[in-house]
Amino acid sequence: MSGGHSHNDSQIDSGSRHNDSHKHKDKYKDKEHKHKDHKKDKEREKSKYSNSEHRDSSDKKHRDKDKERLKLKDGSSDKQKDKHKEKKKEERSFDGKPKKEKENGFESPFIKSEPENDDFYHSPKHEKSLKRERDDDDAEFKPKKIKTEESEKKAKKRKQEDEDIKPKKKTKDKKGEAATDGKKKGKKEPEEKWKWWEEERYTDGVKWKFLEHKGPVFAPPYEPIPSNVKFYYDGKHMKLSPGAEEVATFFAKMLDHEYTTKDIFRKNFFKDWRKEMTSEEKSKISDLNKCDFSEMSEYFKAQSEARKAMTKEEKQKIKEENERMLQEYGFCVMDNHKERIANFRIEPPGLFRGRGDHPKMGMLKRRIRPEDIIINCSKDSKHPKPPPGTKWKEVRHDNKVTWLVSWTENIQGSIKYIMLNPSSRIKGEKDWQKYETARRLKKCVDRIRAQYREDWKSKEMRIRQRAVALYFIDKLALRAGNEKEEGETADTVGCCSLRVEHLTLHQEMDGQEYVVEFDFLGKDSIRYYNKVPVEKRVFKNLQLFMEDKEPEDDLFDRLNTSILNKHLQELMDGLTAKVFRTYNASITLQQQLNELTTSEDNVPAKILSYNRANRAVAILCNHQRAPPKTFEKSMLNLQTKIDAKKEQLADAKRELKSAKADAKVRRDEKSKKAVESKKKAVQRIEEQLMKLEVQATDREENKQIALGTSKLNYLDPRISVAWCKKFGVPIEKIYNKTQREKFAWAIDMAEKDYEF
DNA sequence: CGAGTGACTTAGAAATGTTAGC
DNA sequence: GCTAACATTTCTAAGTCACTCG
Repeated sequence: MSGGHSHNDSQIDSGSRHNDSHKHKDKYKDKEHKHKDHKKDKEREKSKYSNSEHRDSSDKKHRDKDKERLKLKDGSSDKQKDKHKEKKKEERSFDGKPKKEKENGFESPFIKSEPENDDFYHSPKHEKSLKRERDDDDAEFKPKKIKTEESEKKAKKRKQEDEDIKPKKKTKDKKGEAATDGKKKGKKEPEEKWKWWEEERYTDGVKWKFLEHKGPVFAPPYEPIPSNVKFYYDGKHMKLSPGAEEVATFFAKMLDHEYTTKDIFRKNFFKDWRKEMTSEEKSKISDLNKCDFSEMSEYFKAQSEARKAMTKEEKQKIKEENERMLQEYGFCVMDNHKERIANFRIEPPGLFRGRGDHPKMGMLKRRIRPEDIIINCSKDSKHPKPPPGTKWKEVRHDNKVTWLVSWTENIQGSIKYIMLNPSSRIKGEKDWQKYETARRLKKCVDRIRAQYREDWKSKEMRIRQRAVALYFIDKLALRAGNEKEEGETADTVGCCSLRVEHLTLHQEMDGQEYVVEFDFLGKDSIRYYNKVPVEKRVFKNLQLFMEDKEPEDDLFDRLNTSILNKHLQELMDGLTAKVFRTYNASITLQQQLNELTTSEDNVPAKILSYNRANRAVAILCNHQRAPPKTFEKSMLNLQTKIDAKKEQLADAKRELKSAKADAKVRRDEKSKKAVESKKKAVQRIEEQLMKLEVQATDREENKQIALGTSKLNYLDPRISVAWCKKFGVPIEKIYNKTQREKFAWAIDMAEKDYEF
């Protein structure tokens, strides 16, 4: 990031943030009805405010949309094409490989056009076809094949691998590696690991040429509860039909959860439950409050206790069974490589748990059957078999998508997928590409910032709004903020969907001018609360945007994510709102690491620095967590340990002193040695104490902040890898096993001088 | 355009596994 | 060995964004 645009410190000062979403939600509760007609509001606003002039123009209320539309047309767009081309060549990855940012846009299915590839998997002779092109310039739909000695070798290597398709050293790893973690072991990758990042990529929207898998694992069938576990209605025992009973158990299992006390949850549950009842049950059971699930609840608690109390052997058996399932269903073959599947189990039926004030919480999530399932695989693969006596909904062979299995979920009607693990080629490439796009933004961010600052002065309202929104997205790392269907989901917003009620303007606050106070619920109903000093021009614009609006009106009434992203696309190929989050997160990490790391520090201190840098990012991105339930207690425990250690240190020092005195008097070898060993002891204890104190600081600072999300999704792993190499910190201290698998590409390729 | 949808990434909570300290 | 604390994994909801269709 260059001058003039640094993230304000208050961002990094957690003091101004709260994770107090409860209160907050209440605050908005009564307003819910108000913005029901959101879309209409927007329309109304538009015609009301469609002026592109300043607020003092007297006739602003009557400027109309059509005028604006005209402007829109003659105004900006379509240099797009040239820019597009211009930029395409611009970026090559640091390893010298040509790079592509866009994968889609080519229609014809690849497989058909290259019949020689059809038997690709079965006859690994066709090594050529393995190569994938990384450069998409002018990509005719047939990718070029660059043949080099290097890739020839690789192809051979691949061939070997195929012969013995084994998951990459799975089980042994678990114990072996986990146990030695943090000790020696180090970055040594097992020999057979496939380095997909050294190969060419598909460039024409084709995601794979061969895909074979075993299909999903279905949820286990419902097991009726024993007949001595009773359900009571209005105090009287009632034997439920299996269907009704199953749904009842879903509720019983959640009885201890706050959800079941919420009105909407209960209402939705009861409505859906009744649908599963026999007509007889339906006529009897008319009030949820008269239902007594407590025996069921107790039964399940007992069950889980029993599970905990199982013997080692029993547990081992279960573990083995899980492992067997994993081996059978947890992997697929994609283009000659065995790859791990992320979620091969179908989501079991249950009660929908939305986040925040979700209008659909408590609804029944129905059981998924084979008839609901679409299978995606290669034509020439061994198709997965549906369970006996059932059929798949469909089997298709679409190699333009990455999923293996899909079904439509009944709560929102959206599609769910089974896809590959983050360590897979297909996910890894995409991830890598994401960071490359962010790095390209780094190169032109100054230009873009200059532009939006200029646009704050535009005479067109829509441009000003766009520019202010972009400023927020850049400075505060806000999400884009798509509009959502009213009443279908919790009321949450992002940048473009902010409403007037989410901002408070303060001409002056705490000695700072032009402060904007944000208070809204974002993704997952996590509260975003922040007070930000902004530039005068932004402030004035906000006043203008808010003028004559109701609290529930849209702040940016002439803007949405589609308009914004179209604009961004013109500024840089592949640029969208979320790229700013990635860019700002990664650049912040890099800066913070530079600032905070001291080469003389020991490893724990360096790790603290790393965590602090990571934390700065998490704060920027507003990644919060509920403070762990045991937080206070564990903090107290730690303090006790520290005190004890201090005590111990004092003792050791006393002993050292007396040993010294002793040595002075006796002047013999033995007492000298004693002094030495006491000295060592003191040192050791001091080190231990420091370690504990560092730990305490780290934990305290982390109370409500979740580091995982940014580490996994926003921080270019090569920054962390380079940092580890540069400062001699073992990579295992930063990334656990799963993370190392996901970031294998970065660990392999980043050197200590890597710069984001 | 604008609504709807499909595919994919990002997200925090809950479940489960591991470890350290008694 | 037991258990509480902590770390990791799993789960699936909730976003983003491109595309299609009328």
